[in-house]
Parts: sequence; C-alpha cells; structure tokens
Amino acid sequence: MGQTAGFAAGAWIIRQPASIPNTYRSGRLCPLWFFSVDMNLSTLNSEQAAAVRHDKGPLLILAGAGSGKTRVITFRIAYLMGQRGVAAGNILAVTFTNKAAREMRERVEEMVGKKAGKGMTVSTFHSLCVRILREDIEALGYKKNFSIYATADQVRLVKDIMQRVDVEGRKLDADRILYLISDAKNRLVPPEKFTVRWHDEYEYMAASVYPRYQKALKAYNAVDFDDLIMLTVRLLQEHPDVLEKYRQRFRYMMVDEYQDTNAAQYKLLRLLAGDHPNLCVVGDDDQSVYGWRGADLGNILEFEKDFPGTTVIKLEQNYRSTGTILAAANALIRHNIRRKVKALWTAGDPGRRIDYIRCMDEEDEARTVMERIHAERFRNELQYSDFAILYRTNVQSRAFEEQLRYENIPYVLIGGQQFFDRKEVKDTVAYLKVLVNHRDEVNLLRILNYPKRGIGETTADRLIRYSAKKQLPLWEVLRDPAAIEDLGEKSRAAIAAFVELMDRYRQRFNRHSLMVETMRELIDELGLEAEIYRNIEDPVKARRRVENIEEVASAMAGYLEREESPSLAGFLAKVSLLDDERPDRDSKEKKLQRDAVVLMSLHSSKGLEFPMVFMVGVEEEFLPHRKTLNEGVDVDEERRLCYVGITRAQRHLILLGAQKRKKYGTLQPRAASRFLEEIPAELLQQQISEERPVHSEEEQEKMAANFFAGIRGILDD
DNA sequence: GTTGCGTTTATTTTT
DNA sequence: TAAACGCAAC
Repeated sequence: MGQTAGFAAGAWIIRQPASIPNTYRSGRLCPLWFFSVDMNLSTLNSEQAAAVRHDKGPLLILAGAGSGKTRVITFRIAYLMGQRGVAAGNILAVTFTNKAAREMRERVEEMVGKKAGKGMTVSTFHSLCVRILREDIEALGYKKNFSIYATADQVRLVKDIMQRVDVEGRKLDADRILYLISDAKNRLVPPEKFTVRWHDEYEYMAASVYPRYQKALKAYNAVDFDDLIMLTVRLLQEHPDVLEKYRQRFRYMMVDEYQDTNAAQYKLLRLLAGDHPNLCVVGDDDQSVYGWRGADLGNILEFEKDFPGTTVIKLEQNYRSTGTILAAANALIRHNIRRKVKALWTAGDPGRRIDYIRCMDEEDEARTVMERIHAERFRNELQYSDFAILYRTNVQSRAFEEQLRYENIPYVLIGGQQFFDRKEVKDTVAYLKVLVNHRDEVNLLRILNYPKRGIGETTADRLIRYSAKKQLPLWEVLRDPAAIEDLGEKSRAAIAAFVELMDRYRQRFNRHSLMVETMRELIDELGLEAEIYRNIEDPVKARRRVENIEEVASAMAGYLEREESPSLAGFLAKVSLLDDERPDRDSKEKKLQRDAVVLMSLHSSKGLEFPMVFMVGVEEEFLPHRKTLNEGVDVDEERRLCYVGITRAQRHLILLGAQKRKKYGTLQPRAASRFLEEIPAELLQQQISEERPVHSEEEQEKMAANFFAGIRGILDD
C-alpha cells in the first residue's frame, strides 16, 4: 500500500538522529545499514518478519489495509539480495501502477544501495510485457517497432470496423463492443474462439468485430493494452526457448495487489513461475474492486490450491487507523462470504466515533462537509491536505467543487480527463507514432490532413479504397500516388509533400540525442500551434492547449535525460503506459503533495490514506451502485469498495448521505446505504440535518415575481 | 468544414 | 440537468 503520509503511526517508527543524511527525509525509511549491519528485522512484527524470511516456495501474504505491506515487500527483496545472496537480476517484482513500482524500487535501493539494486526488474505487468515483446515479438509475426494502442486509438478502430460490418448503421456503442473484446482478451480468448454467451446484439457485433479488429491491429503492426499481456502469454507458450530464458532470469518473483490480477496475468505468472516457483504474492481479497475490469478474485482465493505447498501469512495488525474505524471495517466486510477470514486490529486507541450525517440534499451535503473542514482544521490544527472527500462516481464531485470554490478552500481533483485524451496531445503523439511505425493507420489517418494540407475526405477515401482493393498498406499507396488514376494533380502533390516531410523527420529522429529539438521543429513546421490558435476562440484555452503540446516536448527531454539508450519508440511506449514520463503538470502524485483538500473516487483512493476522510453519498444506488443492483450480481464488490473507503481514514471518518437528491433533473428521495446497517450502531454518531425551508422552483419563481412586483410598486410611486 | 440543433444517456478506469 | 453525440443545413 502506498503510504503517502509515511510511517507516521505505529510500532515501527524509527527515530532519526541528527547524523542521518538529509536525503533520508523524516517519514522515509532509514537505510538498513544505518541501524544494523545485518538485516534487522526487529522493526517488523512477527508476521511481517516471517514473510520477509520466507525465501523458498510459493508464499501468499494476505495483507490487510494499512498493514505495512509495501514495507514487507521491500524488506523481502532486500533480504533476498542481502542475506540470501540472490542476484538482483534474478528478482522480478510486479505491481499495477508505475507509482507503486517506482516507490518500491526507490525503497529497495535505499536499503541495499543503488548499485546493488541494479539489474532487478521492478515494473508493472504492462511494461514488463512491453519489454519482453520488444525483444521477441517477431516470433509472433509483428515487428519490433509496434505501436501501442490506448483507448482512443482502439475506439477509433472499432468504430471504423463497425461501420464496415454494419452498413445499416444501427448505432451500437463502440465502447461496449470494445469492452467485450477487452474482456475476451483478459480471459485469453482469441478471436477465433470468441463465442456469443448471452444472445444480445452487442455480443453478436463483438463476435464479428473482434476478428477484424485483431487482424487490423496486426496489419497496422499495433497492439492494444490487453494484447500486451495476451501476446506475451502466447509468446511464452509457443516458444519454449523464450520462456526458458525468462524462467532462468526471474527466479524470484513478487506480485503486489494480487487480488487485482486477471486470467491473462495469472497465466503469465504461472508460465514464468514454472514447476518450482519462488513466487510471492501479496494482496487483500477484501480490497478487490476491479472485478468489472476482469480482475478475478479467484486468483487470490485459490492461490494455495494452484500452487501446492504454499505458505500463507496474514498481516492483520494495522498501523493506520483507529480502533473504531477498524471495528467498523471488520464488521462490514464480515458480510462477504467469499473471502479469506481475517480481522484488522491495532495496538493504538479506539479514537473518535464515526460520524454519520444524513443531509437534506446534495447541496446540504456539500455545505456540511465545508463546515466540518473549517471546524476540524481549526480544532485539530490540520492542513487542507489532511482531508479527503471520497465518492462513488465522478459526477458527485461537482457539488463539492462548487462549494470549495465558493469557500475559497484549495482543492485538487483526481481523475477526470486524462492528459492523453486531449486532442492536441493525441495529434502530436500521432505524428510520432507514425514516424516510428508507418503501418499505424489509425494514427496515419488522423494526421493525414491535420493540419490541413489538401488531402481532403474525398482524396483520403480514394486512397483507402485503393489500398483495400490492392491489399496494400496505406503508406505504400501514399508513396506512389501516381498509381491511382482518379486523383487530381493537386492532391498528388499534397501527398508527395506529406510523404517527403515524414521521411525527412523519420531520418532526423534517428539522431536520438537531438530528439527534442527535432520534435520542436516538427511542431513548428507543421504549424500545430498556429492551427490551435486558429481554431479556438478563447485565447486562454488556446494557450493552455499549446502548452500541452510543449509538455510533450519537455516530457521527451526528461526521458532523454534519464534513459541510457533512448529512442523515439521507447519514449512512446513510456508515454502510452503513462510511465514516469507522463507529461502532466498535474500528475496524481504532484496533486497529492499540494496543501489542498483531495477529491476522488473510491476506486482511485485505494492505497492512500488521510487523517480525515469524508465518504459522501453513502446511499442506496450509489453504494451499492444501481448498476450492480439491477444485474442481480452480488453486492460484494460494492461492499469491498465501501471497505476500501473506510480504511483510508487514519484518525476520523465522516459518512454522509442525502435524503433527497436531484437526479436527471428531478428531485428523488434517497435511502441510506444498506452498508450503514452493517456497521455496529455503537460505533456511529448519527446526526440528521434539520429541514431547511426548501422552496420548489415554482415557489422561487413566485417569490421572485412578488419581489420584482414590489420593487416596481415602489418605483412607480 | 463549421455550426447548431435535437436526441440520447447517464460507473468505477491502476495500464 | 447537462454533456456528448450525430446529423442536417449552411
């Protein structure tokens, strides 16, 4: 668990004498060599220490929320290297986020030293697979310079195919088709094995789109996110020599957030682990909240069966929250049947009771939160950044944003539009992608006439038709426009100019050390910035967009600095995987460092902690969400989400809900969440907002009318 | 190409 | 309610 606030509480506080180099800031872990020449496990509790010492055979660490999981993993890696003589190169640690990977690497390096840590692989599933594929994907018939398609590219491709498949044009949602395809890939179901399971139009459409989609990707020399895993699995299955290479290499494997792995990731681990797995997985089945994305809770629940001889260690001592908060969390999660039994406990105080405030409506809920922030901040000398407002759906953030702005309270919103979803960024990246891989047709079509260069829709259409008819890649067609009869001279010239431009820059990008300059010149020559100013009226907005383009360039500069053997392809891979080069001035990590109230969804709060947590909208149809109620699935995952929210709180938890809520324009009565009843009443301090005179719209209009009538009356006198 | 209007539809989103 | 989308008209 990423402990953002450091090891503020609990038994393992290591006081830092003044002589400690200030690189080890307070709250950071001291390097091991400082307090002991040997690995000193005495700062760990007995379960943690046992987990660290275990070095052979499969190990399952069931790590409850706030139980010091990250510390155990990093200690264990350091222990393997320092005490068991395992070579850094034989260690593989897999996480789900780049942030987690980075932190883990840093902490291990702090313990064993940067030099000793060199050669270990700490990465996300996806970047691990990119690395494997970059080396050996040719065995699967792709080229090494493959593009990685993220959501936007995928959607475009699916839409394209759908149009071709369904000429009638019955408009099905491309996102949903893509979801079905993604789901299939996560289950390792290849196009030819896709079967319609429940007979609705989406399944049929997916069955027809999936094979074409996959074929197109291959033709474009592109892979999507799910392919990264699926193709790696295929590669390892079909090519024993490649598999053997990695088995030899990764003798010790560790997987974080194991409860979030899907079938494909499971298979990948299985393959790498082989017959004598030194596989250590860490996770918490109670915090599995990504089932809708293909994560299979069965992976963690069945681990002992899947890997005979598994040692199981439960970490139940919690170093984060008060006793009351933990009691509530335990009581709630006990209602789930399909889980590993465990209960969090703390050596610390019970702390305050949990507040539950039943507000009148949305606005009242937001105002109540503001009042509490003011009061608690003053009373407990807290910073703004000690508060988090957590909600189930992102739309809920609005009311709070408005109120926060009104009150002049600084806040950061986490989530929302992604940097790479912004048009100008996509355009810029599209050029780079095509320069690396000219078969990437989704992006080639995107830039073909942007900025406008006289290759309009008609021309593009003719080119595409011709390429389809002759079975030639679009790029080859562009190279030889003379071959197409029905093209005008002007169009031919425009195409030739485009090809010349791309060729020229492809050459230039080969000089990796000059990449950034080259990119800036490319942007300049294309006139991308001028294009933005031309199209966007609001100069402030336009300026911001231009800055976003510049961000891509400076991200590249950062990449160039860090990377030993940089390349444009390498940069794009990092960018696609949202790796550290993420050129967002407001990355999640940075946002969390500001002194501002944090707003985010329950999902994105996983792994974080805050002294004071507001969980808002604790109502039926939000939590559990309506969707899960309708579909007759169990609400277990929703309960886990609630559990995740509760266990984010360190000192105090405040639950809120509204009695009425405006929904799609109309005011609707809201019922308190069923989960509230699962928390023992004695842990809760309930409070119901008083009825405030609420006026209906009609009444308000009437009142306004009377008011103006009154004024008019006065003026008339 | 753009603009504007009517229609549609409202989860979560580590990579 | 409101935002996003598609389509038709300019």
